[in-house]
Amino acid sequence: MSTTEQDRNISSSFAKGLAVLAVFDAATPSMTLAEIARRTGQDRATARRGALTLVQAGYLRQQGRMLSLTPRVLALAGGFLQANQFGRRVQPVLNQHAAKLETEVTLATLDQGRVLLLAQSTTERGIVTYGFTAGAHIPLAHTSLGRMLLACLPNEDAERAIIQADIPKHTEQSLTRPEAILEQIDAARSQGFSVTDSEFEPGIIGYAVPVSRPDQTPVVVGSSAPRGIDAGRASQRLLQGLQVCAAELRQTEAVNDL
Amino acid sequence: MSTTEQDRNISSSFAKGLAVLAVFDAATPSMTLAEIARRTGQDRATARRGALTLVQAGYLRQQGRMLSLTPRVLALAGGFLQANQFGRRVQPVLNQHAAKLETEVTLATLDQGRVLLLAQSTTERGIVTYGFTAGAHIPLAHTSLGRMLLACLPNEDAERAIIQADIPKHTEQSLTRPEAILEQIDAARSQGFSVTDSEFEPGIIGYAVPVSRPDQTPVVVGSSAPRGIDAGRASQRLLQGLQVCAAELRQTEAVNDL
DNA sequence: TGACATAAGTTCGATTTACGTACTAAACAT
DNA sequence: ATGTTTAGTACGTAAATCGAACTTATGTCA
Repeated sequence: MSTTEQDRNISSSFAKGLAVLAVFDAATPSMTLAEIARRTGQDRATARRGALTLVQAGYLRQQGRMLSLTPRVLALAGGFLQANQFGRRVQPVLNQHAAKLETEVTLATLDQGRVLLLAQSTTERGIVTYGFTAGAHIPLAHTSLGRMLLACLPNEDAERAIIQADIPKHTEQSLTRPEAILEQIDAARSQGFSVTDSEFEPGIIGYAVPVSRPDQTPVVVGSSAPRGIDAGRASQRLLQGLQVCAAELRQTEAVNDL
Repeated sequence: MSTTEQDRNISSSFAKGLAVLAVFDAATPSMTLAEIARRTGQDRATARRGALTLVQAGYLRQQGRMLSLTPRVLALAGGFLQANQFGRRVQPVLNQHAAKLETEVTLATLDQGRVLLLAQSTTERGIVTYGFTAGAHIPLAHTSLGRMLLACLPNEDAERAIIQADIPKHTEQSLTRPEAILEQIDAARSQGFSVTDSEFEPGIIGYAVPVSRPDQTPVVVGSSAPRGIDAGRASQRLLQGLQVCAAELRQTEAVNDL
């Protein structure tokens, strides 16, 4: 008879606790209890129980009044990475193409209205971009990876995602009108690749092509590089290289239906 | 009056749910509900609530009756990796030394009586070993990484860890007597490095040196390579290279007190 | 086909657990 | 010294979890 109709199959305490764990991201690597409570929208006492449970389980660490993630969270990801043979099948492919194309190559999928980086080639040289790693989130609207991912979806889903996303102006070149972005996504869908220029990081051109087959979970590979002199020829070469990389990844069967 | 005195600061439902998430590892990448219940030791109904909550939160995926991890678990690890600047500071160092030494280089720490791989250099060539990735667990007793990690601990802690660990005979060469293994750990402690030969993977020699300073959380770097002809000279070169690598990692301050 | 084994879904009352308010105390900043 | 943010504690109540028992579905072997 109460207003709160509760699904008996779902453990609400558990869901709240997970929200506490998920609130630790790149922007806020360590937080106080009060901050956790605020960001999760939970009562302070509730957030405290969740956080202390995570400390006891070894996923959070308490130093003074600050809480931060422990390496143990990596073990959770390890299950996924090993199940899909990222070490053996995916990473070597990315590295080979990265070396050949002399850029970084990134594998990504959709997650919660953002791009989730799944794997990143690592070259011998330092890292060009922000130093994103697997598990990092980047925006959908202003990256080649994001637009290509949206282009893998039915039109209406892509529209919904863009409308719901907030569109900050990362750089001077960032497109801000949703219609303009959707046009780019349409173009990516028909062309089979997407390119963005300085819309997220100034001076960086990003490329992306699809890996997933239609009706699978969208997965894409991309690369970003500083805008060079001979951008046209470089584009051709990069896009062709990425297409080959995507084809090889499809053959590994490792990234099918993530 | 009941026998179970319960800490009001800990959410037991949450802890049980976390146990469900943690049960997905390399050995069992996808499981049925009944299997989860068995492996967590939880009641079937309890395990079911936990698993369904994880599905709703997007960390598990249900295909038929099998449950498996989704890429979203990577986002949890992403928080840790970005907080400690693995992409910018750690990975480039590992890659550089891997290229120079022509092996793989692995960064690892202790977790739950096993070695937890934190990061792995990736060369352009394929991967030599099993294809372990960050987040993977390998045994303490028979790997150079594990012995070096234990050598970072006080003697009594190392002894306790070895006694509690089960010591399977992975290869013909695997040491089985706890005393013999502890001797090796002592040697590693006084020498400042550890070497194992074919005790985990046949024909592979592993090397490891400490990264963490005394009284910090143990962290080590290591590398493994097939046993070559000129093992002696190669050892010298590898160990020196790893020492330099460890020193550089210390300077980054990224892996201090994980 | 039938019998058996394993897995999944459902129900429900008793009990435990988590909730959140209210209060105290400590740390910090102005 | 004063206001502000944060943490820890306590506890009555409301709500969620527990787990046993049962039913249904799926798959397996003779």
